[in-house]
Amino acid sequence: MTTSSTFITSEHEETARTLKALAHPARLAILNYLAQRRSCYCGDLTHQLPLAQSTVSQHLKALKEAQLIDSIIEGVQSCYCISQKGIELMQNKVIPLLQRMNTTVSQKCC
Amino acid sequence: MTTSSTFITSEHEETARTLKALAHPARLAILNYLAQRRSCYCGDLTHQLPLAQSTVSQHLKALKEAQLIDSIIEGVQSCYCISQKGIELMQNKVIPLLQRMNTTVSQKCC
DNA sequence: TTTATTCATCGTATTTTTACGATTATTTAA
DNA sequence: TTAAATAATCGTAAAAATACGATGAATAAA
Repeated sequence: MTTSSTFITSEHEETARTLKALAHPARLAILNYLAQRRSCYCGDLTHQLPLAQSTVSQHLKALKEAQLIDSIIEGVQSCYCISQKGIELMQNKVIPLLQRMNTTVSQKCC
Repeated sequence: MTTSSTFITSEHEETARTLKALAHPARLAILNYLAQRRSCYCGDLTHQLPLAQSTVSQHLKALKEAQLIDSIIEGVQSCYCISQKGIELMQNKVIPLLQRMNTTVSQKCC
């Protein structure tokens, strides 16, 4: 684990945590699905994904811990959706940081 | 490893690979540093980061394999910079995918 | 030629991630 | 009350990521 320094800022630490939650094909697919239809049940995802139910549940937990999604229990099911906090994280933290790297510099060494 | 399906697309796979390369505080700090000063040597980074030289080299390798940076050898040193391909990946793949998740939906389950 | 510098690579230990089946808890249906 | 359905959690195995020191290769300096 890397402790933050003046070089590695807490912003880097926080954004890396969010990016880590995003950095898996299944979790991207889940978020993409949620973005298209507002909400869905865990079972819907298990049906779609080539993964066991417990694995899907684990991925949902990772997304939730990263504050990217919310959930509520509806009877025997769990309903998931993209969180407001998640949208804010993307818009205000992740995307701006990525944008800042795209310095269209003409003078490079390579 | 997850094989791509109709639900998990190759776009998800590819973007997840790029995000994985980004998802580490040290690598974000390196990219940030490169974005600010166009290029630098491995030794500069080793001097700044609270990590061993071999570890820094390993992180640079990860960024290079993800096509986010380029490098050339200058005498006894290695000069690194953000790659054009990296900028394109960010602008055309990663950021658009993240943007698409930010569907400001009013009707959610939670 | 010898020595020093710089960086990549190797080997390795530790931790984290990923995936699964089995089990448990909760709610609904019979 | 009993059974079925849904999803979380547990235990665990396998793979990947992270970090380090040691070593090696290449270049520059003495």
